Amino acid sequence: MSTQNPDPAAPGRGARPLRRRLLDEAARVLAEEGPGALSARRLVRAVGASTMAVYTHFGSMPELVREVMKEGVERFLARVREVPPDADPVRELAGLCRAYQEFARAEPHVYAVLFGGSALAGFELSETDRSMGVALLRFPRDAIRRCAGAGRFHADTDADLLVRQLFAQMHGLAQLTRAGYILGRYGPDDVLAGLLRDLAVAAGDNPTQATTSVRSGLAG
Amino acid sequence: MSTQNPDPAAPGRGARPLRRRLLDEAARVLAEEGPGALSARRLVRAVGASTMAVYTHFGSMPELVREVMKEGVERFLARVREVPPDADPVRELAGLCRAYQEFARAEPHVYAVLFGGSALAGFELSETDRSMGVALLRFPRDAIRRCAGAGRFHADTDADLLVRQLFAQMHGLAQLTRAGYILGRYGPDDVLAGLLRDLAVAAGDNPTQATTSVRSGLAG
DNA sequence: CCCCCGTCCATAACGCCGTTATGCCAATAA
DNA sequence: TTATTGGCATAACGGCGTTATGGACGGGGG
Repeated sequence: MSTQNPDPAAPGRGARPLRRRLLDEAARVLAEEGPGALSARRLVRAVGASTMAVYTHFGSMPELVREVMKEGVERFLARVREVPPDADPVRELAGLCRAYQEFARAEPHVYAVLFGGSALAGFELSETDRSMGVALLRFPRDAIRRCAGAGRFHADTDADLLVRQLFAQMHGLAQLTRAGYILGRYGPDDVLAGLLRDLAVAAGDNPTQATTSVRSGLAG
Repeated sequence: MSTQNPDPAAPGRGARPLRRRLLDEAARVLAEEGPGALSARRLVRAVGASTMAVYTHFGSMPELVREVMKEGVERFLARVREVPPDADPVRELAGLCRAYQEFARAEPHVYAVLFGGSALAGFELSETDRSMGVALLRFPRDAIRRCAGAGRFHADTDADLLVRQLFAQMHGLAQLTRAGYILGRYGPDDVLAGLLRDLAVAAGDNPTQATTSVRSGLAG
């Protein structure tokens, strides 16, 4: 049934296939003008096609959005994977959180759809979409385990619980920052440093050491 | 085509004015079917009016949504105000957080518009809208100050920073819970208890005492 | 008294949206 | 060659927010 054309090489020269041009334009509009500007008619106008192009290649707008989100998750994963291993696991944990916040700030609309429950052109997260998001938690969870293994955190630290707490912290900070709620004397980076320091301290890390590791991991 | 009798159910004398009926219907639809179901045409159909009713009374759909949100904030504030003062300030802080999470679960769509950046019929938060949200932080901030005053938290605790950290935690947990991301071994209440316990411990509270106060404050 | 004006709102339209039935056309398979 | 199939344009449907127009009605001033 799936007629994935195995030969898109037919159009010579740089002619990207229509499907690709629609995806790229969708990502561009989403990034530059936000979810409100994303519509099937606008996309097809931009690539010089008719609305049928969307339905031939994707079936519906929500399915097109799903493809855009899939590529967004890959960029998120790539960012997280690029955080280098570190002899100081608390520092590495802070580096992961820094990558998280950076992605949320670089691609706020993609982030909002993935984790913020933002409805985009009728698209809603599926179970497998969510499981891909949860896969991201593997990295900080392992870092937390290494913190415990290195004696920085209590030996009986529950990494599965702690990583969920961390997830809530990172998501909350990202969303409130974008919504304009982190104002006044302390900015997002101050709150981020405070959250990480307190998480480490509550888990058993020495306060001075925690402060140092977090600060250096966030500066990384 | 439209009937001359706009509302067969309306008592002739003392009928709620059209403006009120539109607001109530909007709140009902938002609560029961979510933002996707909220439209001017649907509202006016439900109350037996024409689309002009929306524009006479509110000016635009976003303005109507703003009124709905204003009433939502009042319900949120009422909930938070009802948390009783407590001789144990850590317990009181947990009670405030419990009220926060309960509102977010009871009115998820209102909550999402207020704090989650969810765009609803073109409505976007204004600066004064945000400042009303920030006013909510007064309650936990004062509780934190009392924690420090009572010797539970370090005397030099920075309540302004800590309340922002708490805000991020509460918001993140509320949103991830609703998005279905808090799964597996630990549920939202476990994460909430962990977050509050760790916040207290990192602020200087005795771990055993913190666990007790938080648990009892959340059971409320 | 009447008229005049302002408020409220119904009608109908505009241009946007997602989606789909239809059918043409080109390339491929037989 | 002919038959089949996949890609896509055309044009339509119903729903959306919004607005120009004008009718109904009520209160205040002549």
